[in-house]
Amino acid sequence: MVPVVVIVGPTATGKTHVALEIAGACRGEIINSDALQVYRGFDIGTAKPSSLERAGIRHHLVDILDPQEPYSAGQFARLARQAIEDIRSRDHLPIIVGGSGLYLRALLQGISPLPEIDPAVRRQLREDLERQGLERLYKELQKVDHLTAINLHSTDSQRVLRALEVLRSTGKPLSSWIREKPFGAHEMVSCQIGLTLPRSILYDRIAARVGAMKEQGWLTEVEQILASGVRLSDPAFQALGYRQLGSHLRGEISLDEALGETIQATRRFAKRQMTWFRKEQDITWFDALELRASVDEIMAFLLRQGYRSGNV
RNA sequence: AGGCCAGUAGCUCGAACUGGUAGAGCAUCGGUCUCCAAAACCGAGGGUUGGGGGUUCGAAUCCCUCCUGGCCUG
Repeated sequence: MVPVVVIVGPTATGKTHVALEIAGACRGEIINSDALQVYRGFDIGTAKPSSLERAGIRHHLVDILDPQEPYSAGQFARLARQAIEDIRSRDHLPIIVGGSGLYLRALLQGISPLPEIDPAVRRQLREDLERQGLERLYKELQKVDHLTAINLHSTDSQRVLRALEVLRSTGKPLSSWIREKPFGAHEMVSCQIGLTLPRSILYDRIAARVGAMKEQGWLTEVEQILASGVRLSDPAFQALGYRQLGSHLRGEISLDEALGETIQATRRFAKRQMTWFRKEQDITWFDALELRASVDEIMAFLLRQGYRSGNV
């Protein structure tokens, strides 16, 4: 049994800070379970821990991809398992930190062992979507993978495309892949810590943080990214705010508009995260209003769970 | 001071001509989630139509009056 600590919660609650504290106190190493902090160059807007903060503590799955490279829950799960073993071999404590519920579920509960999708298939499907429309693709799905289709909304472009790409790429419908035993879901025991804030305070904090990102030179960062040839359609540009700032740099919207939209999008994101984590059973929640006090509480809690410094 | 225009959901706006009992987007809230998830979706609540009075079977709509904002004239 491999014990790991997991820190979850909506964005802007202080997960990074808490993780660093715990890592410092318990000889921990941090595994990032966030979908966008993996991209090099996307630093300020993804709230990546600074190099100073990362100095004494080993970080995994940060800055591992170029902005053009795709990333996925399955890939995360594989890489995170490797990282956990690596950390264990040094007798350190793995601390998984991030706000993506699906990624964590893939790691902790496993996910069906689907092969990688051929990028050409994915490209073709996008074309089909543009040329034929979603309705047509959904009808196709009803024919070839009825089981998946009935569980999907015909308007859910992302999942309709996913189901079709799996079938076209593997020759087997998604629904039968899902019947396969998930990999992972294994010899891991996790202590899951959730950070939470009252909604209105969380929203204030999001606005303040976006403001702070601007002060830290976010706009320059985006400028450099674009100058280096990264395109707005590349995967890393899914990170909140980058498209908005890019749009401002092209003169389409004002800076205030770009930041306002970013704050709004971040709120929506935080709300979705809360919806996801709320129903997860194994999370122990801590109020993140006073982070210092929260850290003390969390530390005491971990001790009671049998986690101690240098002995996990 | 006089004239004109406007006031409808938290915000931006619809509801024609010819009165028929107020809708949409965004926001907010709730939810879904097997690999692009910082994504992609689904649903819900919310209005004494600026106040008051009148006409009418019936008023956001017509009339009177008051309030507020804007523009024009002096």
